Amino acid sequence: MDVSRPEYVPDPSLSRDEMEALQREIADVALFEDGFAFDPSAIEFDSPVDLGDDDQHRLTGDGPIVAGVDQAFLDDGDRALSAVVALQDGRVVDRAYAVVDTEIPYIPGLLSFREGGAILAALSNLAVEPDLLVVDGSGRIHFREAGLATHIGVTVDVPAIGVAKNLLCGTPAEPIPDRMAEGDRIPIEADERVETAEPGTVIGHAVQTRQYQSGSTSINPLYVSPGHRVSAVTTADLVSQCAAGYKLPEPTRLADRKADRLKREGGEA
DNA sequence: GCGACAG
DNA sequence: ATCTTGTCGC
Repeated sequence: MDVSRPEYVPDPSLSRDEMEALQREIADVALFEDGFAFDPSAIEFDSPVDLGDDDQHRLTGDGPIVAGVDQAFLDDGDRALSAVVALQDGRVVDRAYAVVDTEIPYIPGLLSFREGGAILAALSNLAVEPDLLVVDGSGRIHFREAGLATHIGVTVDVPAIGVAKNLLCGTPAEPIPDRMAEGDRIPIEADERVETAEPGTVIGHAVQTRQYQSGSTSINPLYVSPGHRVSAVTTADLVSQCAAGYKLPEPTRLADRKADRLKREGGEA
C-alpha cells in the first residue's frame, strides 16, 4: 500500500515547532469517529494465530484485513526495523518489513517522527490493502491528539487504532484499580496536558484484554485510542475482539514476534 | 525550578 | 525500545 497524503509524511529534519504544528494539522484532518466500510464484528480471533514460515503466498479470503505494526531497533542503535503482519479470517495473509536509518532520538510526543519513516517503508512493501491498521503506541491519547497511530493512519488514509502499554497523557474517568477483570474498560479523558481537546473529552480507554484468574500478580491494562476513522468505543471493541489469550491483540503480537525474529536473523551488522 | 513523558 | 537468569506463582 502507498502514502495517500504526502504532505503528512513524518520528516525528522523538521524543527520541534514545525513537528508540533504538523501534528495539529494532522489531528485536525483526522476522523475520531467510525468512518470505514468493513463490518467490525467480522473481526474475531477465537485462538492465537501462527506466524508460519517466511514469504509464502497466501490466498486472501472474505473478512476484513487487519494489519499489525511494530518496531524493533537494530543493535547498532541507528536503524529502526518496522514489521507488518496482515491477518484475515484468523490467518496471516501477508507480511512486510523495512529497515530505516534513525534520524532523531525518542522524544515523548514526537515518536512518529522517529519511527514513522520505517513504518511507511514497511507498509509500502505490503502487497495487500489493509482495512485496519493496529499500531503499537498512542493515537488520540497524545498532547496534540496526533500520536503515532493517528499520524500513520492519516498519512495513508486508512482506518487505524493505537495500542500502548503505558498512558502518555489524559486521565482515567475513574482510578485504574490494582486489578481489572478481563474485558473491563475505563474511559481515558483529556486533561490539561491534551492541549487540543476540551478537558473531559474521551480520547481512549484502558482495556483489560487478559487477566489471571487469581493470585497476587496481575496484568496491567492496555491503553488504546483512535488513530483515524475509528471512534474511541469502537477502538476498545476492536482491541477486545483481536485478543486471543494474550495481553496484546493478535495483529500487534504477531508483528512484535516478526520484528524480533527479523532483528536476530536479519542484518544488524 | 518541578513534574511528567508512547516506543 | 533495550540491557537480561532465575524464579515466584498459577
